[in-house]
Amino acid sequence: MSDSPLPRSFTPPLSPTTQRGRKRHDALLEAAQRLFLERGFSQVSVNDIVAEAGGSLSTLYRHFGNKEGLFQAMVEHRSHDIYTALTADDIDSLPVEAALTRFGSGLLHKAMDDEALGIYREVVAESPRQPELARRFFDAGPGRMRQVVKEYLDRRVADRSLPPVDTAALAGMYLGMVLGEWHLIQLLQLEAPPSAEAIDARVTRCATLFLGGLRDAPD
Amino acid sequence: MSDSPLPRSFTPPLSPTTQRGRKRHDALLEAAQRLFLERGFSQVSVNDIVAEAGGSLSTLYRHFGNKEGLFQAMVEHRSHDIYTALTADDIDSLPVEAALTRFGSGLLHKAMDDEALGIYREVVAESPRQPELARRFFDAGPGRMRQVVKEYLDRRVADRSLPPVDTAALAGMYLGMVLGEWHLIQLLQLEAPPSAEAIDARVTRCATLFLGGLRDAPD
DNA sequence: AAGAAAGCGTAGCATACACTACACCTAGAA
DNA sequence: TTCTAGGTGTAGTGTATGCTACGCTTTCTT
Repeated sequence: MSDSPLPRSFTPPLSPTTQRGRKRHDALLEAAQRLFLERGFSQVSVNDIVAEAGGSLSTLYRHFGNKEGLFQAMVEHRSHDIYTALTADDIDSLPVEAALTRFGSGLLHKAMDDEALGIYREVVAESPRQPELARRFFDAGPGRMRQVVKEYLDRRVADRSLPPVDTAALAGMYLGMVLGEWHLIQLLQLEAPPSAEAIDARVTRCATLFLGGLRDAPD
Repeated sequence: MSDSPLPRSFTPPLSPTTQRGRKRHDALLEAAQRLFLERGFSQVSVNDIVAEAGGSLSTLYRHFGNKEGLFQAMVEHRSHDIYTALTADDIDSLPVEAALTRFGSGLLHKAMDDEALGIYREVVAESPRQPELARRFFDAGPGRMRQVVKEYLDRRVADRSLPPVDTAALAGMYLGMVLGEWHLIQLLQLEAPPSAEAIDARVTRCATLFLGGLRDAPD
């Protein structure tokens, strides 16, 4: 029942100030990424990571607090890049079908990428234990993608290129259609990834199908 | 460097013969299911499972060989049930739109189900380490669903209800569209599951959209 | 009733692993 | 040059855990 006598000035995840520090920080993140995505969170020990990155265990704990902290930092670090560059400035000047094709192609290429697949697997697996992580991953990745498409559709509705529709729902449906079973097949590593041509062919067909359906049934 | 002197007559996963044996076998499977899906494979110890199921550690190892064996047995056991009852005898007598709606609704209800989500999470997470498991899950579950829809579309093409199309690809696209982002949102537990009405509404819209698109662009 | 096959239960081994302690080294600012 | 915050390296601790050993009990067959 003793009090907590100055709890050691709480040293939480610390961003490094010095040059060498930054270097180690990055090296640790990079090693964590490689190993976590290769073997999975619970199959990698902190010692493995230090062995891979160089540096010392103490530094790892000073920077990231604990193993989960490192994992989270890694996921955030990557999520930022991974789903970026999906927005394009000239997207509004394209015909609708071309715009949809571009969205779909960007998504599908990302979704077939080894690194993105690894993160997806890990986040899905850990999400029940780390809901914060799940939310951040979704918002930075798939959720953002859907939002971008939704807002695109909103503008097309506004300028009468499309009939008034439930853009949020339709954006999700379109992206889901593009992914289809391909995403799961890659997640489970059941087949070799499709070629760029196969991807483009699929996306083109999806865009056509989708727009065809939209014209008929405005809702 | 000694030889292996009769390697103990290899006692691999053993199916129980006696009544009591069967009971324990089932109890172990059920406990494994509950715990694995609740906490994840690596978060559950074999002792936990025995504590939950009753019986003894020895029995578990006699029946399933090791922890992974139990996990695999559990996944197979469940995969069989989970995606069953998707085929219906009268499906060919329905209008195409109604048939698609039924497929979609069945899928979406399953995909929103806690147990199915748990298995999906675990299989995705473990697939890099257990490719056999991944294949079996896919074939028994999502892959079978796609196959059923494909064959349905094949029959509609044959009887000219639909134009000649790439039925395999389209089946995957349709199911993907139905799932859309909803599946991921449930996997990550970001929102409460949708109501039955919401599911039906979404599926109806998907079926309409899909068929509309098909009529326009036969390909 | 007898005997074997299967189940029970505990105790323990071997190991892996997250995390800490601590003493020493280095870089870079004053 | 000196001072110090931050980095290094190693050794260790506590614990969790997969799996085995082994002796006893129950069940089922013949």
